[in-house]
Amino acid sequence: MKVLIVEDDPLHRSYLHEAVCAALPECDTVIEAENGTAGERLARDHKSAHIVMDLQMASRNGIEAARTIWKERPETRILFWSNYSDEAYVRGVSRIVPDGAAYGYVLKSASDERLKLALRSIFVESQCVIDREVRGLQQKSLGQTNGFTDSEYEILVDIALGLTDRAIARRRNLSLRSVQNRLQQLYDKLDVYQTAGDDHEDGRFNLRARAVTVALLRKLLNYSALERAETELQEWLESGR
Amino acid sequence: MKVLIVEDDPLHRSYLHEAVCAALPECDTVIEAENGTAGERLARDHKSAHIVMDLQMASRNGIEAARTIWKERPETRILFWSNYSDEAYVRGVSRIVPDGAAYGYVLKSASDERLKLALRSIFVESQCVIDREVRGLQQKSLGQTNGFTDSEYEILVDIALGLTDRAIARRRNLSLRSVQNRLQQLYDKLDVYQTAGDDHEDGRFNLRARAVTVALLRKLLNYSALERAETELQEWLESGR
DNA sequence: TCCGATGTTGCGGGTTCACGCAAGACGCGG
DNA sequence: CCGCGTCTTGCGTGAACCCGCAACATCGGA
Repeated sequence: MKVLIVEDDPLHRSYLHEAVCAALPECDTVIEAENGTAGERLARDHKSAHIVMDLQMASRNGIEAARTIWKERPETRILFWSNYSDEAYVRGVSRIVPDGAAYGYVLKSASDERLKLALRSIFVESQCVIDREVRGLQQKSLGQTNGFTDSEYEILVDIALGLTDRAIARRRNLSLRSVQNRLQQLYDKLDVYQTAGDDHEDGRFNLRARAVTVALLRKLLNYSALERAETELQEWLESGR
Repeated sequence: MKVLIVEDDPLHRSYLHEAVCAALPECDTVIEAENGTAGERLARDHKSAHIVMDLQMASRNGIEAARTIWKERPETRILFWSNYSDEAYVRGVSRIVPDGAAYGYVLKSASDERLKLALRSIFVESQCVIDREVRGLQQKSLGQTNGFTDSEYEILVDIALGLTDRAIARRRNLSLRSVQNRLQQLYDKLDVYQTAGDDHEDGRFNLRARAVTVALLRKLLNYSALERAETELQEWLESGR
């Protein structure tokens, strides 16, 4: 068995290397990449079927890399190993995993034991292993309760990018008013109307901008999600008119 | 000599521990804290004069912790050890360092050698050591050229928080129009007017929201800066009315 | 002292936003 | 087939925003 490790922090990389060797005696080769771009290339060259992938890397982040890798070989098994369990990451990952693919999501704070178990489950048993904490988010967000619909999430991203109502309407093929409707839903769910509702009507927020920060603070959005959205936007601007 | 390490990643913590022992033979005690809160407490209990501090930690980040530590003992020497050189961090740090205090800023990507040198310079020689890359940012941002004034930065934070023009005016004791002036300066510098100026006048941006994302993408802002700003805002809302 | 550079404020108007109201459009179980 | 909920759309209003124009302050030199 061959395992590819994609991780930009050298410390974590060598830790992973050890963990992989310890957990998988049947593994005879370990390859390392220190960013997403190199990861993609090595995965292609070695036809890797087993990958441990960091999210958030400088040059090309784990989600991007995983997407192109899975596009070429949907049967590849990928274990995501991340510092955070931001909803933005979780959503990003579950958006790109191919049907029936085996993958895992383990937090860096997990114990050695947890990590080794996950490695074996995914790479040997082809089972999905999702950290409990992450799993919680998934349920909440994909199930309706208390979570955000895709359409709400979509419009959140759009205003975060700084698009105008009209621009969003064109991009999403909606009428101006529908866009504004969705915005209100969003404002509702994000609970942007606060200032605790008390006293002076003054000191209000700019709902649009406020929504974005609240989303950021709640980790519905994060840097890498913004980054991805931004490049998508640029593509749309150029091609789609 | 006693050294306090504040860092939430166990791997990095033990790496630092080793590095400190290797670089500073005169160091007889190393204490470790795994978040900002614990770091503050230990610094107080041990009257620590030498601290290595991670930025971005889950519970209470390095800047917060450093601020309260320096408030109690301005002569404390702190070496910041961070993954990133975001302008937001650099600005955050240089905003809180007391006059004449010795401090350092080293990136995690630096070599062992660099780190050890920095440790010795700061803790033994009381010299400031700032990573070259970080230094560049500092110059650019504190010197006028191409950088952002404090007032511009301030208003950037305010719109990022989602404050309305009027609210900003009250908070900063300015007239409505002045606020809008500063906003325009900001829009200018952030180059928000683009869409490359070409073709259709349509497809414009919401300048306010766009400014925030552009700032985020350029790392003028980041999560922890937002977080700090948000708590400051809440304080202001409660007390200052 | 006067002058120009920079920063603050008021006024006015064109645009975009936020949102209530109401008319359709679609889907779904009865 | 009808009724009901959810989603979409149009219209209209009041507020907030973007910004050009112009009158003061301020402050550091010449």
